[in-house]
Amino acid sequence: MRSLGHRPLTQHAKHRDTPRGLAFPDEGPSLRAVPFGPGGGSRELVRLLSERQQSKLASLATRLRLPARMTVYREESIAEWIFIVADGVLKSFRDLPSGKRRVMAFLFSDDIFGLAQDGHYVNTVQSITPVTLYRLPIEILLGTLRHDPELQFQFICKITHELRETMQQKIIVSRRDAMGRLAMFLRSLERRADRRNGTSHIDIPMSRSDIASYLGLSLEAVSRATRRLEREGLVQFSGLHEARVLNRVRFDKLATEL
Amino acid sequence: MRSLGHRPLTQHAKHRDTPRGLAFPDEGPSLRAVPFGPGGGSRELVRLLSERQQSKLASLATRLRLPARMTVYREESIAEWIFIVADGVLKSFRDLPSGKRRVMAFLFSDDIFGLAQDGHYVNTVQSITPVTLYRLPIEILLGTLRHDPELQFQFICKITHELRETMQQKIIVSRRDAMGRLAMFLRSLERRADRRNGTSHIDIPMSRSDIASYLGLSLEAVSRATRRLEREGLVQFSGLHEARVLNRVRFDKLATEL
DNA sequence: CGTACCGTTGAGCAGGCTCAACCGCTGTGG
DNA sequence: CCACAGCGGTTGAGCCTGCTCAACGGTACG
Repeated sequence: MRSLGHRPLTQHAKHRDTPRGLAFPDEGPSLRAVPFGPGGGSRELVRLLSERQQSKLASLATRLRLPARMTVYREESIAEWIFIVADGVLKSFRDLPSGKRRVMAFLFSDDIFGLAQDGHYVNTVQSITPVTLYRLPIEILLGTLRHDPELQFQFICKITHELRETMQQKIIVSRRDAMGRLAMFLRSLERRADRRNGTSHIDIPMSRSDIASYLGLSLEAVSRATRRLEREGLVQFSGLHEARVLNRVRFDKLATEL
Repeated sequence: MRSLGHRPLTQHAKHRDTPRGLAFPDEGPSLRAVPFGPGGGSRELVRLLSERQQSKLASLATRLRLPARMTVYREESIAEWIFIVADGVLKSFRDLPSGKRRVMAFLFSDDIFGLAQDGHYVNTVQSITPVTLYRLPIEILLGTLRHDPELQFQFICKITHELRETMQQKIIVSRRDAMGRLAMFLRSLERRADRRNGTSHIDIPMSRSDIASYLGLSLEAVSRATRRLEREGLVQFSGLHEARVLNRVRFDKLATEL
């Protein structure tokens, strides 16, 4: 089933509809990553695309808006498009035979998704908040990349960045204690949003059970871990979707790869 | 410390020194991956590089031979080269503050490694068996890619493939039971070597403790899991470095993502 | 033949899972 | 307007499995 119809869905009221920190929301697709080369040890996310490259991609792309809880595509279906997130948050997951769900990644602004294997998507992708996406026809995009090595190079940077992130997640998941995993997860959310979010507020767009299946924990374990983080004074949670680090030292110590 | 000196080390006698299944060992660096596009649903590893591309890379590369247990480079050190494995097996790992070691990946023929972040390597890489590597100066390689989009595209395929593999490993690690993790790991080793290895023999070049830190288990848990796989008649182990699946149905059932 | 390294095996402990009940909010229908 | 059902999250009790610590065995090497 193609899932990109415009079935009007109740907007998920919890999440603000305002654009999140895109300085130039209408200038076309954007990618962000930590590049290969030396950048003064900053290890910060950098905008990869020049204006020319953005508008080149924009000329191939369709800009889409989707409400929360929409399926963008399903695992195993034929891959026809590659997507770039302009705004909002999505999850990429796989349902295992046992019925358990493994969230492979959360996708934010300037992330790319839809890279196929053997002509098929490998994961299912759903929006968590309302999102804005750029949708690019895969054949045309690949053709463009083959004729624009500089642009292609930025894609290599981005994909390599995702590879590193996924490895980092593997480290998170390999921890035993739920509290430590959650702390590392929160820190990764924090890093993502650091630029705009001057305060130490962490925005948590996804549900507890999404976090659980991302961290390879049970929903209950996530719940207990959040309570413990709060009880021990490391983190303060305001509602389900916001957190603030109270004791940075102890928090970092916990989140530092055990 | 640069670690590529030719310090003569005792060759690890356990591992045969013969080349492993490289049909054209002298034709230059080679990459293998499952490509994006439809390939008849085979999902098989494909040689990515044309002869021209291989010889182009060969002209940049230095061919190196290293004995087992050699460090190719260390975490955090300045990244000057990218490597392609011609033959042999290596591990890429990170040592955590607690002293625990996390093996991020095992590297086989036609794999690439050394992709830097911010000018520095992110993992340490050591040879497990004697290896043959192609070493390419990173600046020159990147420059070449920027002028050869077709070649660059093959690198995108390869890196994307690694990304998918790493996600798959994340699923493995997120399992709770040691036996299941081990079974999935053995199956991934099996898939790697399938082409040449007509029989169902699985070659296990790495040590138990390497497997443990790859799977996020204790060494003891791996040991017990191998014993149980054997006791229950799923897999037969001949020595430490070889296995054979006896009961394919039950083995696959166990290894199928629970 | 002793030493060292790696793997095996055992005992006890800790932490996460499962099952189950409960809470609070939301959206629905009478 | 209120009662109810549904969903997501919290909390509790008991079980299971992998971890830790520790001792032992087998093989390679000096």
